[in-house]
Amino acid sequence: MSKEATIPSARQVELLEAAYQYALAHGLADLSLRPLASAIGSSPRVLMFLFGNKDGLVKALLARARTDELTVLDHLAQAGQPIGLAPAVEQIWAWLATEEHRPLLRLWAEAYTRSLVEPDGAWAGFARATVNDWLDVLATCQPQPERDSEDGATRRTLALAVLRGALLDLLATDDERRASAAVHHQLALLRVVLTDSRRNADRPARQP
Amino acid sequence: MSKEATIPSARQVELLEAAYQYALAHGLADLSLRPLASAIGSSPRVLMFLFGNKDGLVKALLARARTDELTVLDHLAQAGQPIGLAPAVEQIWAWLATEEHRPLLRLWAEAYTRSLVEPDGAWAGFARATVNDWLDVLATCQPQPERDSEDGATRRTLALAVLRGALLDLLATDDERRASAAVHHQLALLRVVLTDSRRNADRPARQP
DNA sequence: GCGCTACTGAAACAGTCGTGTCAGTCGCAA
DNA sequence: TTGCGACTGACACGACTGTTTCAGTAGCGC
Repeated sequence: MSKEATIPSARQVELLEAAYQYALAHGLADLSLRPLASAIGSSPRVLMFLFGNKDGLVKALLARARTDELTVLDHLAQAGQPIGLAPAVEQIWAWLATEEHRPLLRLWAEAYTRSLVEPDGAWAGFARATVNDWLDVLATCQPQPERDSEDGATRRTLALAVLRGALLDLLATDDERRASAAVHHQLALLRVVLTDSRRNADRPARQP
Repeated sequence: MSKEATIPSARQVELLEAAYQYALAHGLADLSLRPLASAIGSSPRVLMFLFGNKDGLVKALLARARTDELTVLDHLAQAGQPIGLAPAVEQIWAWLATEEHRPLLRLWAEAYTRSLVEPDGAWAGFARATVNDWLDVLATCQPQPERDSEDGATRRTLALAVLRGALLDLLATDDERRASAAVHHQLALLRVVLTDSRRNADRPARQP
């Protein structure tokens, strides 16, 4: 019987929640047990007892952040409804750009790059996991047959890239006007080629 | 006279270069003096003497990485030549996607997000600085009057977002095919709206 | 020779880290 | 009341951290 398979006790989820709030405020990079424990009214001894070791605690925190992110994504994109990629991007961006979500997104970015540099240990696979999480959600927003086509995969990869690139910019510069303008510029681009392809469907392209 | 204003000695640049190679391989997050020093054939004592303290060393390493990045960008985009945003993106992406540049880009990503979480200390302002670096280079690739227009700023912000979003994806999944396809899909998008706007210039749009 | 600057080795400082040990204190079921 | 499982406090261990102290050594202008 592995220790991770045991269901979390009430005290465990309580302390995890407190530790999560602390991590949102202070980051994960130089997280250490004693300051964390004293901040959330606990002790290193108790954290060790409940999470096994520090790695277990960090893993639990990352898992906590990931579920946060996933529930939000599922909600936003109205998962299962093929509303199309562009509306999904618009909704997701509106959520990303909200100021009160910055701590979570900073934490996410930190865990992401950390897992790139240090592929072993508690962070292992976090980056790859979130890429797949987001791509999956975006996929459910695409109508068939686009969803299963290779072109569809390229489209949602691009959509994800725009979202994350703009997010990185936003986190660094706090210039929401410019970042949002870029995202909406992309949405306008997509709209143009859509109407263009419809027009071309009505009338064959001019011969040069 | 501040210590940072002194020109670096020969020994200093030699050790900085060695430490830079070490950081590329091991990351900056849990860099510590003793392992680094022994790996590059030096001692903590000497590093302290040459760089003042650990913060000074890290700052020097970040500055070193930044100049690396900037010289590359200047080279690639043929700085000063208004070749247009799309060709610039294409060239920059070709460089980013090259496998041997991954260590540098991982280091860059690490420093970027770290400076978001911990805005003081050695990392201060690194993220904001690189955003501006890249935006400036992209700006010099834009022809006038696009460059100075607000729309131009939006366009290069979007270009940067696509590049960095795709880069994050690439670093996490190592799926160069998909990431490159996304970037080229965007370039195709831009090409379509260009020809579209040219066609519309010839012939007024249909009335609905 | 002297003095000066640049650099270096060995050892120790005080502090923090994750972790382990030993002893307890609760609440609750039998 | 007893017993048991969940949880906790106090403290110490060894390893590691950045940094400092003291004592040098090599090269070079004079």
